Amino acid sequence: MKDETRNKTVNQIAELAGVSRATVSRVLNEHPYVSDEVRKRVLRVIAEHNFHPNQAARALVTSRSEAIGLFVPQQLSRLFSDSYFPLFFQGVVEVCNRENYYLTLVIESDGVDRKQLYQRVLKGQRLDGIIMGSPPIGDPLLQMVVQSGLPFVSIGQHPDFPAVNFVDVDNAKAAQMAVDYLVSLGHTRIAMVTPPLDTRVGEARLRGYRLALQQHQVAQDERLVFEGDFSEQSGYAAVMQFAQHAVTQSMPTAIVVAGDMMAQGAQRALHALGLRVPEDVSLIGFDNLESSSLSPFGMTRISQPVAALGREAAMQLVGLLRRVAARDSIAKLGITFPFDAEPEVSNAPIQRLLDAQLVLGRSTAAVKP
Amino acid sequence: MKDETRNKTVNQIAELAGVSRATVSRVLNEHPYVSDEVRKRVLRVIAEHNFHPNQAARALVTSRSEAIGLFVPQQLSRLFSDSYFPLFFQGVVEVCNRENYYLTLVIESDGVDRKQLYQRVLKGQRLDGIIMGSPPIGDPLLQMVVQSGLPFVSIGQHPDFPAVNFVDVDNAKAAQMAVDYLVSLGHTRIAMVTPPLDTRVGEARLRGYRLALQQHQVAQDERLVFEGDFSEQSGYAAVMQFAQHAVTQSMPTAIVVAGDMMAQGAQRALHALGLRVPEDVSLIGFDNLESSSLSPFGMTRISQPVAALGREAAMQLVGLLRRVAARDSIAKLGITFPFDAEPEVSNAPIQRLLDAQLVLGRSTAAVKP
DNA sequence: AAAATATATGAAACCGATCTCAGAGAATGC
DNA sequence: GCATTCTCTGAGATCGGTTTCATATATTTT
Repeated sequence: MKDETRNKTVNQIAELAGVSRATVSRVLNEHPYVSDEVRKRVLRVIAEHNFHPNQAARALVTSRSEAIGLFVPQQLSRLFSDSYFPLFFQGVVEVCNRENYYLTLVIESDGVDRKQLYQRVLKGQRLDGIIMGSPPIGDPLLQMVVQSGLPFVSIGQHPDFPAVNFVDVDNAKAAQMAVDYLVSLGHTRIAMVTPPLDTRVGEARLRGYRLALQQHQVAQDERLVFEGDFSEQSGYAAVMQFAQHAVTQSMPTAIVVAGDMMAQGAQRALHALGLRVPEDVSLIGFDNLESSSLSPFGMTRISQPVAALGREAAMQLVGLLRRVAARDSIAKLGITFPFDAEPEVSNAPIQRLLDAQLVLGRSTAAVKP
Repeated sequence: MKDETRNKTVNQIAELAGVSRATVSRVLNEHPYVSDEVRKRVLRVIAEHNFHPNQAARALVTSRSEAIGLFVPQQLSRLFSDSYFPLFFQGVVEVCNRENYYLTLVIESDGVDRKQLYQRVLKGQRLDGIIMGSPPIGDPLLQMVVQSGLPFVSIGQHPDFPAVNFVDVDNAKAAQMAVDYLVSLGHTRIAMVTPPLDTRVGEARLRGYRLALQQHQVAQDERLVFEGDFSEQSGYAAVMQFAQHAVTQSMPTAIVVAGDMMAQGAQRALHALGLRVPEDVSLIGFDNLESSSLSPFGMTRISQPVAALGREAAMQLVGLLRRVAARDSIAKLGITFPFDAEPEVSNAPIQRLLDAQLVLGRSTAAVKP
């Protein structure tokens, strides 16, 4: 009767297989110099006892934890209303599972000293690398992470750190696509409801909107830009404000709403005002659903590849970690290469922009003549 | 010039402070027998060098990792549409941060062997305990976790494991409250759109619905129960099906929709059918927002304390871990207590049900005479 | 056939903490 | 005033792996 609950150690496995613990370790790490016969015997014993090596012991000696940290520095309010994070997590998790990495979630919460929280995590040597969910512009967190020396990939570029590794959705281009399409339908009074403008996503989408208008030589009207906060309410408020301005000026014929909850709020407001979509006002929302799936409200929308973003971030980080590990083990061998044959460890930062997609729905129409 | 990037070890700190590493360890672990003067000196050196002990080394010797695992066994489809998990995570994270636990996220994903995934995590000795997001009924995962011997708290009770620790929202009661309220408004043809019935939440809400009808002696009609899947589409489909049946039978005057996305779908369908809410049909949704906040659609709803659920689960688990740790260290001392003075380690399972709340909105009205 | 190299294994050092044990000095008891 | 207890500290064992080094055997080269 085996004690199934208590974990065996390499020593015990070694004894059971009649080899030394060094050999068991070699088998575990797929070291080449192990005879086939011994390898099989050891693997059998390992399987029989469902042995899994103690991660702490392994981490101690290798100084690698096989874990990556996922930092979510936002004010948490964004977490619930939006499907962004669940989808993003899913993408990251997919890669972690496939590549056998553990995923440690680090989210701020009220009442804890964020600096202390991050210091503990950064310096505990428990994480090999970090994925940073978009920190607000100017957030000192990025500085901390850079200083920690841990490899990391950020979501979104940071103006103050041009050389930082990042992946992002091309938000400017996404907003631009929305405007392009509306212009192609004949719209010229195009309003925009933006995310908070102290976030990169807010800044980028507004920039794309402005750029597109400029390219099409459409006059810009500051009263048609409303800074939202991702909430349904702020979408509602935006439309109401446009309507108020419309007393002196005409109502926009199209609105780009850069957030799914906000788009719902906008729709509700238009409905409340007795305006029909798309007959009176065209509406383009943003969401995180697969571009193949239908929008629940049949809305024309910009579909952001959020799961792909998570996957990409994780894949880039894992690649980076592998390269770092390889470099370290080469360095340890003390190899000096002849000529300049030294394998180039590229220091070029990883910087990838993923394209969003325009998905047509029933909320847009050509402007009335 | 200090090397700020590389971490110091206890040995180095000890040397710098002019003490042994044992003393440094004592300071770190707040062991009582350290003189004030030495403690201060050591703390100063620690602070000066921003020293954080290596977690792997610590874990190795204490066989405690200070990390808990959050298992999310659902088919991932539920993750994006619903605000459930983000809110739940938030609750868990809050407690983890406060209690200095790391949080490791374990989510299944396509293409990985789930059994292998969980075995690796369960036996890697990297987690002190586990919070299990509701596994479907009959999922072998629960069995695996039980066998692993790790302390854990499940979300939701499991019929096959009556002695398992769990916390949950009282889903039956929640559905019952919704029906009670509708009955009090005079409704007798009350339909229900349920979550998938192979989940505990689906089963419980349906049970509550039935129980309430029975208590009020309202005749039940199976055609008024529709099994949804949490999606907006399934809420739409549900109403359409009720409408179809209504050719031979009358339309329900009230619908309880046990999911927020489904409730939106139902609302859209009613709108499409030209039925007004609440004049023609009353609607009660379920959501995860704070009971104090307004529903974005002004809907009468059952507000589930999901963040509180996460907090409660984490707090119970942390409490459990502390008790286990205390028991272990007492056992190691080999203390035998006189009489029956031995501190009782209660083996009663932790089982907590949190109450949902009914939040009144504009989607319910008294039945038309 | 001897030398050189490749393959296969074990003994022992090592990673960086905690914790036991023993001992020294201070405080308390009788 | 001496025994006893309490307070404080350091030496060294220990956790469970990986990795270096030495050694033995098998294979290839010359």
